[in-house]
Amino acid sequence: MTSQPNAFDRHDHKHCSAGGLARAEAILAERKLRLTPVRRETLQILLAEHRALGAYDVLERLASAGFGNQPPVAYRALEFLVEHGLAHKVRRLNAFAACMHPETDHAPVFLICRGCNALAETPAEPVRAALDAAASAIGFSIERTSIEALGLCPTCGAAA
Amino acid sequence: MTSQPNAFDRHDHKHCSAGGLARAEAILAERKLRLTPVRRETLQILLAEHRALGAYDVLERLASAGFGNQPPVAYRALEFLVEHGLAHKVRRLNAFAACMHPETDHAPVFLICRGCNALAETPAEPVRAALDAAASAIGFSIERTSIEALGLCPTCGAAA
DNA sequence: TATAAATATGTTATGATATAACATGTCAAG
DNA sequence: CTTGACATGTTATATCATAACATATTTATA
Repeated sequence: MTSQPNAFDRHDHKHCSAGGLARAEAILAERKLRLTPVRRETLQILLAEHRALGAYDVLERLASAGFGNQPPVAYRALEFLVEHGLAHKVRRLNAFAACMHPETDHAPVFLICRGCNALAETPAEPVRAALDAAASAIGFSIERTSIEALGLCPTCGAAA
Repeated sequence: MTSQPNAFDRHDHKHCSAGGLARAEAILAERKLRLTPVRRETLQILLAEHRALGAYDVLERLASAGFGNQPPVAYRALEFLVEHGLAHKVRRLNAFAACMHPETDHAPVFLICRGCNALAETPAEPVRAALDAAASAIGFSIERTSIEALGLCPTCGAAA
């Protein structure tokens, strides 16, 4: 397993943000899909934090940026990003987060810190393998997964 | 791994239901907690189906059974059952299901059939182990998990 | 380049899920 | 038989999400 930086490490967050946007553009261009202004702004809003934002938080920021201020504006942009793997819905939080590995990460595992609300996306393969094994043992075919853990990140754990 | 019956097998459902209630009584008695009439009724409502029910569905049934018909009636009973491991919240569905292995199953894995809405609880240990490994690799300590997969059960998969 | 089809955005209205706050009732220990 | 803890009921409201339709923009192509 490679040691990638994660949300709980100290790191230069501009890289996440700028890199994320560049990768999104590349991915969508290849699929001939459009990163329109609302969608781009929505992605930037999510990339700006290592945590999940509720749809109405996103909406507020979109409205401030001059876009519409009715719920479907946010939900549609978020749905588009999720559908194309650029963002994820965090079900435990009813909230959304930018995908940190959009090229590879189609079945994310989330670690949610209840201390600071930071959110890390962690390698999914071993977890997915175990889940696939359990499913196929009873003949169930998996299409989508949500795997989330709530707990304490290193910093908040040390503080407690 | 033992081969237990699961929600996708044909089986005598009375066993799930009666057994579940008996186990709940034993567990709560040991912890000196009270399975009051609303709580008992709520658990029976959930045990009566191998699928998740929304809080408002539960509420409707509770009201029919003579209990209050305001949301907190259902939410409080459900919260109690979840807190003590007798039921789980299925986050993908915003719904609740009786726990099928209340003595052992503190970190369930759910397989949700999108064809028939059946819900199976499957052994969590290997998945949990993989998740714990990923978490401890970055110093995160897990307190609660939700692990859910959406797909097709054997029957619905064959039909498709 | 004119135009039609597809896609995207905006708005209104409403539906679905969940909880805060407080009043009343029940139980079980001293 | 009273007191304190717990449980239930009710009102009101907060939070999350989508249906349906009008308008505008983009893209493909005649």
